[in-house]
Amino acid sequence: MVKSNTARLDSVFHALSDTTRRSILRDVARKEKTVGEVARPYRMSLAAVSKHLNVLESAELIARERRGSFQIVRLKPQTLKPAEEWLAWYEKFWNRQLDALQQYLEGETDGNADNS
Amino acid sequence: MVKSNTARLDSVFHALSDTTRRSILRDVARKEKTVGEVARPYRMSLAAVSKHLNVLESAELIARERRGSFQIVRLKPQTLKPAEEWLAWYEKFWNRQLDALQQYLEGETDGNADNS
DNA sequence: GAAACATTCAACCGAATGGTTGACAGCTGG
DNA sequence: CCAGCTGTCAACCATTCGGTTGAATGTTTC
Repeated sequence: MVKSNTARLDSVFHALSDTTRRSILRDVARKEKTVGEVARPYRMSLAAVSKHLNVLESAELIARERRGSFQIVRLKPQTLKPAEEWLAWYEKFWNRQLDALQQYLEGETDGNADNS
Repeated sequence: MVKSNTARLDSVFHALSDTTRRSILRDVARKEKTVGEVARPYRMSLAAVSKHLNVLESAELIARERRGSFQIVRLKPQTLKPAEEWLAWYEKFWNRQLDALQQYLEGETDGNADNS
């Protein structure tokens, strides 16, 4: 299933909006783990973690792969790139805002440096 | 209401997980707008847009401010910074992925070498 | 092939989400 | 004051979400 960029951002940001899922990503970034290993730290059922993995997988943030009787979970970090690019676009705004604050604090109400 | 970093990331990523809301952020980044102006491009009721603004506001991504009988919507870009930092941490992983190792893991279809 | 283990599926639950409509509230101008 | 505009609130609806439990599906081992 090919997703549009928009749909992909929807699913990636949604996947990231849950603490448990962000934590799982951190865990598997460090090292590939089986589903059981991923689940162990969390105070919820294995089935619940499996659902979180479904969300992460359908956002293409992880991949599951059979290895013997286990299944290993692997990070697919490149999926995060578009999200990071989306956010990076706003960097100029928060920088600009810091500039504005700075100017305000310094009492610069008249001269505007960056025109012309 | 003071939010923990974790809760803030939850609410920011959740706010960003909807196309309409991301689009609204783009709109108000360019220029402050009234609620009505924000709503006009969208094929949904004003009340629906107002709800989206509630989500963005409680994530502290925008602020509403009364100006006469209108209400202007202003971007609060600095709220995005922690989210961008969270994502930036993964940059090393997607860079690393350009390495042969990951190519190998993605591309291999035959024998698995390490189970002697 | 049956036991034992790893993981998923299915059904269910309560709460939240994204939308609607209609009533209400705040401000401006005659 | 009230007419008209701007925006929100409240109630409602269908769908999704995050969790549970118990049954089912691999997979390995004996």
